[in-house]
Amino acid sequence: MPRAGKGGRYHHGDLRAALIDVAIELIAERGVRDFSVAEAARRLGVAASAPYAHFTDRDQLLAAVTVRAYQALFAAMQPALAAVSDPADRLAAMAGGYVRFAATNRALFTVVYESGVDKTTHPEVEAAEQPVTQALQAVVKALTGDDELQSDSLATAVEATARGFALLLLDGDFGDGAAAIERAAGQAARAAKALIEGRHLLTGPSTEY
Amino acid sequence: MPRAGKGGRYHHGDLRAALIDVAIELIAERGVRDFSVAEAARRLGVAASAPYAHFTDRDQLLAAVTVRAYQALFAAMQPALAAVSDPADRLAAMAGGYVRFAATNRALFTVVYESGVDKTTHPEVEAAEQPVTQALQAVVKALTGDDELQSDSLATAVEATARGFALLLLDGDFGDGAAAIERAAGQAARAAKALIEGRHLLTGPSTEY
DNA sequence: GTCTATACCCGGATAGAC
DNA sequence: GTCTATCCGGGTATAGAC
Repeated sequence: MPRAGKGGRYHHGDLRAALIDVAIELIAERGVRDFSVAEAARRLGVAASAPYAHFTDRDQLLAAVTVRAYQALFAAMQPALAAVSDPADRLAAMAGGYVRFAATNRALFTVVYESGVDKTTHPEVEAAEQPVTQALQAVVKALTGDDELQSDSLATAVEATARGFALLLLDGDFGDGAAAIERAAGQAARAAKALIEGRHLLTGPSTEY
Repeated sequence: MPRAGKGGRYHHGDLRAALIDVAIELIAERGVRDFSVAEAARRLGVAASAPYAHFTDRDQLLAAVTVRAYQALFAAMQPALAAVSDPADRLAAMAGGYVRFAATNRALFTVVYESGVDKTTHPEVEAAEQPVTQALQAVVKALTGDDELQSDSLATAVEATARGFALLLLDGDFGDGAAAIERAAGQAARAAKALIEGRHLLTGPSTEY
């Protein structure tokens, strides 16, 4: 991955890919909101206009990053799924893996929820999301069988909980470092277990307050 | 709340308060990241520089909005707490109330997590957060007694879950309208119940995957 | 307290040369 | 495919008049 030219001016072999990489770097450092195409170009040592030969606008670049984010998230789930056979443990492992992913891929995690890209105008993004959604639903269905109401509510509850834990972790509520990540991931996994165990409570009528 | 002058140019009685109100409007419409002091001034019909007589910079204004957000969140919790006496129901009601708050006060909810204000440089924000945190801890403690490990893990799990449900709702995953809000709030409350019921699972050792 | 005016910086995006 | 040059718009913040 050459960054400096050998004496002269450097032309990238694959500026498109390099832009995605740098975008992820920048987003990790300053967040999606402060990410700019201009700064990405600057960091790569190319003209501010160069990126526009590969992406029509800032949104297209962010969409490309989001696609990669979903791919990476899906990939991050695989080890957990491969290592566990009990359905409840699998779902818990997914929750834990999700939290670890958020911590170790901050930029990719945040871009999913904060890129502001419209999925209808960027169908690639929706397509990339599919495998993740399907994996979750498959694991949940192994637990709840054909009870769609219950499988939906359990999937949603676990998703919500994992996302919440991930955000608390990123906010620093668990402290810093690898130990914090494991604390958060472990708690998320255990919370998932609790939700599974109490899943019959998820569909009942809720006393309204 | 006069907005248009009576023929001549209008001078506000309390531009500071008006700025906070308009900031909330703007954040609700376009999000924190696109909020600008300049636009707030424009909407109030004052000069772009006028706000700087009341807030030294954009961050100070956002901090003031965040303070109001915590106050409003705390206020929103009160009815739920007053109406219910059973500890588990109270905690579930808090989760539901939190989700309803997020939906009906989108700007205030998002500003809490996305304002980017540093609590250490803005102690007013931390002070405003206190009552909310304490209320949650008090309710949890009524359930878990003196087991600090369990009360911490339960409080965190419920907080994470409520926040996750709120975000899914704001993302449109529950649909639109009042029915969507009640679906999400109800599910969050029921998930809280499930976590309470399975709280012994929250502190155990987690099989690592 | 609010105004006008201004200096400054930055990002998005396009046109046309190489 | 990348460059240089350029236009446009917008926001932050300050100075000094009223």
